[in-house]
Order: sequence, then C-alpha cells, then structure tokens
Amino acid sequence: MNETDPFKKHILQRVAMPPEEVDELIAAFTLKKIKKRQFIIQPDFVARHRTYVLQGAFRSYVIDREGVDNTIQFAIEDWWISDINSYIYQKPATMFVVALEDSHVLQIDYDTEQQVKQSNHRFETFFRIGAERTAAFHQRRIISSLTRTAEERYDDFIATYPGVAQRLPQYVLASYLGMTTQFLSKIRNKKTGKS
Amino acid sequence: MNETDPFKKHILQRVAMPPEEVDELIAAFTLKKIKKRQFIIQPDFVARHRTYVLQGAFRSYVIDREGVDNTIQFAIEDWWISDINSYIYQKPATMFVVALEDSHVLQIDYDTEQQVKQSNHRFETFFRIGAERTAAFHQRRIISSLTRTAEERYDDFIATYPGVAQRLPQYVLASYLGMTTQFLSKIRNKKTGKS
DNA sequence: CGATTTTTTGAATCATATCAACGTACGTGG
DNA sequence: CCACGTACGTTGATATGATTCAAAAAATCG
Repeated sequence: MNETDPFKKHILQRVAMPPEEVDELIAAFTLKKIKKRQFIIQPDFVARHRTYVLQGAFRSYVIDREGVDNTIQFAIEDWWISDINSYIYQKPATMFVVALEDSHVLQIDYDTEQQVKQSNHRFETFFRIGAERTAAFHQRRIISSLTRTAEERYDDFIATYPGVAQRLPQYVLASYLGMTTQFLSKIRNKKTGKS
Repeated sequence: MNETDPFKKHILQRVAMPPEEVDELIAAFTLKKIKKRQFIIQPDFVARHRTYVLQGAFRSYVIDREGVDNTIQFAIEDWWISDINSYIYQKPATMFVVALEDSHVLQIDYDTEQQVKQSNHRFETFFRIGAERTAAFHQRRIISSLTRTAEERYDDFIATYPGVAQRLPQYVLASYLGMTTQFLSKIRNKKTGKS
C-alpha cells in the first residue's frame, strides 16, 4: 500500500502500460502536502504545475472587475486542477487556485511534463486522453450553463456528484454554478420545505 | 497550390514533422464538400468524424426541453467542429452540427484517428495539442459566461473575432453568447445610437 | 467562549426573457 | 426576374428569475 496507488489506478484506467513505465511516469511527479487556504496558483504568476489531488479539495477562481469571486473549477480526490490557460501556454495566470482542506497532491512541472511526453509515446497518450476528457467535460458544462436554470443546474450537480456538495462551502458551489450564495440558499430551502 | 495547404500549415504550427509525415497525416483525412443546411452530426447517432473546416462555416447546437435552440459552438476556416462528447466516447450525440454555408472540410473517422495516433508519436502529439487548446478555449468561455454581462460578452466577441459576427445569422450569435436574439438586437441598436 | 466567517431571510431592484406585432430580406418556383 | 412565402430582425410592453442590499441567525475556528 502506497500513497500514490490511486494515481497508479488513474493512469492504468487511461492507458495500458507495463508496471515499470507506470512507476517511471509516477516518478515524474512530486508528492506534496498543501495546507488549507494555501495557494498553489496566483494571478500574474505563470502556473508551473499541473496538480493531481490524492486527498483533500481545491478550487480555482477569478476575481472580476467588480471584485466578485467566481469559482471556475473545484477538485477533490482523483481530479486534476490548474489554470490550464496559464499552464499550457506558460503565460501569467488569471486565476487563483487554493486548498479548501489540508491536502495531498502529486505535481508535475511544465518542463518535466514536456520531456516525459516526448520520451514515451504512451505517456503522450496519457496526457492526450486527459486533455480530451477535460475538453469534453467543459463542453458539458457550457451546455448546462446555456440551457438550464439556476435550480436545474443545482439539481444536476447534486445528481452528478452525490456527496460532493457537502464538502464544499456553499459560496463555492453557488459561484461554480453561476448564481449568488443567497439564491442557492433559497433554492435549497424551498426543496427541504417541499419534501 | 493545393486545397489542403491551410491544413498543412495548421499541422506544422502545432508539431514539427518531416514533409512526408505531414502528407501521411493529411492522407488519413477525407476531403468533403458539404452543402448549406446539410447536417454532419445529429442527436442519437454516434459522431463518427472530427471535422476541420477548409472553407465555409458550421454551427453545433442543442434543442433543450422547451424546444429552444442553443448554439454551443461554431466553426469557420481553420477551426474544428464535432460533438466532442459523442466523438471521444463514441456514444450517441446530443448535438446537431449543420453547415451554415456551402463548405469544404477534411474529416477523419474515429477508427482511423486511433490508428494514426498509435502509429506515430508525432501524430499523437498533434491531437494532444489540439485537445489541450480546446480545453483551454472552453475554459475561457466558461469564465466569460460566469463573470460578464450579456453586453460585455458581445463586446468581447466582436473584439476577439473581428469580422466573424457578420458571417453568422444573428440568432446563432445570440444563442452562442447565451442571450435571446431580441436582446442582442437591443444591445446592437443601443450602440449604433451612441456612436 | 468570543470573533470571524458563512448562511439565511426578506424586500427592493435589475438584467434579461417573453410575448406580440410588425418590418425586412431573402431564396425558390414559376 | 418577379412575386410570394418563409425566415430573420426589430421594437415596445410586460413578466420573471436572479441579484443586491441589509441585517439577523448559525456555524466554525482559534
């Protein structure tokens, strides 16, 4: 039993590869412990890492012109998080990424990732599949934001990620779903009244 | 001068590769002419192709429960379009993809793409970079939809894609930007009055 | 515990949608 | 190449989902 076992499983779910290659890929990552409220990415700094969550929770957010905090993404166990626009183009970030709980993560830095992808076709495939799924996931979210009301988006979230809402502060969930924390509170309250 | 030259350029902008490999990759694609209003993807059918636009324009959209038409994406020259969730998971589509103009495209089918990626590390890299950029692009759009008003999203669009709005029917642009065609009309009218 | 942060509640307001009606343009068949 | 029909865009009135503001209640944390 090793702390990186979930990541090993994650790799093998995406690409079949010999055990020694799995270990080689894992070795390209660094295990880190991040304290609650610690930032791993901040605006104006280039995102140097891609982060896989072994344990804990994170969120990314932007502060808009009016100073409002908008959650763009969150990540719990077995999810990735970064400012992808900053990371892939290696330009200054626009987002914050912060730990919501004390967390354990695996991080790869940009140069190491490039080198690793270059060195082994299967490692390249691994990252390609990850990027594809991220793109598909984002597209589902765009469809949801264009076609559904605030309450429907909330219902979808609860159905899609059972148990996850409990771990997120309500203002994080509300801003992720594109509504105010007050409005989410009213949606929830209406529901408990009904049932 | 060959009709596929823009695609050749597109490939080389992403991955450096010897000319014969570029030709090999291009050969995996089929050149097709698509008439205006022709559908290349429809709900309940699996998206068999990924489509690169050489000439013309497309849009993808979903019809929601109330029967409202929501544009999810559009594509002109040098863009890709598909129902990515259908294509990468090879499951039934939820979207329509239709030609807005008579168009010329290059299409690769799913099995050929898998084989081609498998056969050559550089081809795998090519698709990986495409997926990454798609993910990054979608994330920018999510940020925009969460943080900006209808008018700001319109202004951003005009600034980011100068000249493109002219080629799209207004209801396509409106639903892409997440507003009604009436509201977009009012935004536009207000602007011409002002200046 | 007290202090701070988060959530709830209600009232007023706002951004955007809906509805309806009319004007315009465009493409298709004769 | 005209004329008609259908699709598209505009405008104004009204409706509504969601935000804002304010303050109290509840939860969390050092």
